[in-house]
Amino acid sequence: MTGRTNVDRGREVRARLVAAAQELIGELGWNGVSTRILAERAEVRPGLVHYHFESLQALLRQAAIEAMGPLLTDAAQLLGAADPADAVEAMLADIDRYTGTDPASLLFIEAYIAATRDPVLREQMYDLVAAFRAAITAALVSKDHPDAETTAVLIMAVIDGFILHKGLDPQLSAARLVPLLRRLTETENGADR
Amino acid sequence: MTGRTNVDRGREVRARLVAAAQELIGELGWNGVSTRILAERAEVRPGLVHYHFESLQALLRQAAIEAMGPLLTDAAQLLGAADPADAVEAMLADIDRYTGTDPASLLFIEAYIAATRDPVLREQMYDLVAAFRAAITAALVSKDHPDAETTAVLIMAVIDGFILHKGLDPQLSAARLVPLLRRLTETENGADR
DNA sequence: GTCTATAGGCGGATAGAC
DNA sequence: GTCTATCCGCCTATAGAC
Repeated sequence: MTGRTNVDRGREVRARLVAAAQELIGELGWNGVSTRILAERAEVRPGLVHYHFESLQALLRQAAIEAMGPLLTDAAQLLGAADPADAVEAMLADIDRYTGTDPASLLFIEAYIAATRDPVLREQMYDLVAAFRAAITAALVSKDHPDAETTAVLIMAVIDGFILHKGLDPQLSAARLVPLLRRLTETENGADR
Repeated sequence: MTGRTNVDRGREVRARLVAAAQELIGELGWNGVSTRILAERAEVRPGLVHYHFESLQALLRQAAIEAMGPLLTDAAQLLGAADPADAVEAMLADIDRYTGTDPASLLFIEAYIAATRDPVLREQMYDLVAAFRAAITAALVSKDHPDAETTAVLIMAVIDGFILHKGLDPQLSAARLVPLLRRLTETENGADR
């Protein structure tokens, strides 16, 4: 009935630009993404970036948050459902499906660095990361882990640091780390102490 | 006796440019460093970048490698001298002296990402990182650690990943991680197994 | 609300002076 | 060997058309 409205076109342009940004941040780096390259990838005219978004920064911010949010939320749900140690193993297996040089992995790293220089992004990312850390911590607490929050901090550092190193050495396997992390996540059930 | 030669001036210009690059990579990001900004910080004329270095990339590469090399070599020596677990603790204490948003910390992260897009830098950094990993591995092997290399990989991921996270949350303390890493680095001397 | 044309500044690299 | 003036392309942002 109602055909393609003016507003619909605007909505699609925004969506295309956000999708293009999510690809390009990883491919070219946060500072390597320009309005022109963005527009070319999204197949829209260059000027549209500044009509639909307050600034290039604002578009990049939104693209990064919208890319990371769902991934972290999904992983947090996995932590609620499965045993924490198994969930960590699943996340590490997931990392091995990436090369460390792919746009998805690099988007995360780029966003961490960009947050360092953009207070607005920093706050938004902080919320995302804090929620994920809380999910890991809660999962460990439910298994009576004696040092849940610190272990959560370590797990997250391992994951992101490993992605960083994998970019340099694609042969690295995250699966190797599973036994070590299991020692830290599993509650001692009948060993020393 | 011999005064200030032409060659000396060239040498100093190169040194100033490298030092400026080491500051600016962390401050502005790898792609945020321009020949003009570099020249201004080094107090030389813009064109000199392209006389003394093959390209802007080449200068950034050299600056990054020359900054990281000595730091990693020093840390590796520490690993040879002290007990591995104590050396790891010392390195974590060192991290807490930085905020995660300082140029020195960010230089490392920026270099990792840049290596992803620059094969020459990737190879040079790979050598640096592989040597450091070998030093950790050797230190653990000398203490009869059963899983030295994988533990080395994990330690390095924790360190770099933690720096990444600290940029987002400067209140994070690396010292908290010491007990957990000690469990992984110390050889089981009389517990389970 | 949607979009385009253009301004005005900054970029890396080089040809050629000293 | 050391350095500078300059080319020309790319950049973000905006004024104004539809």
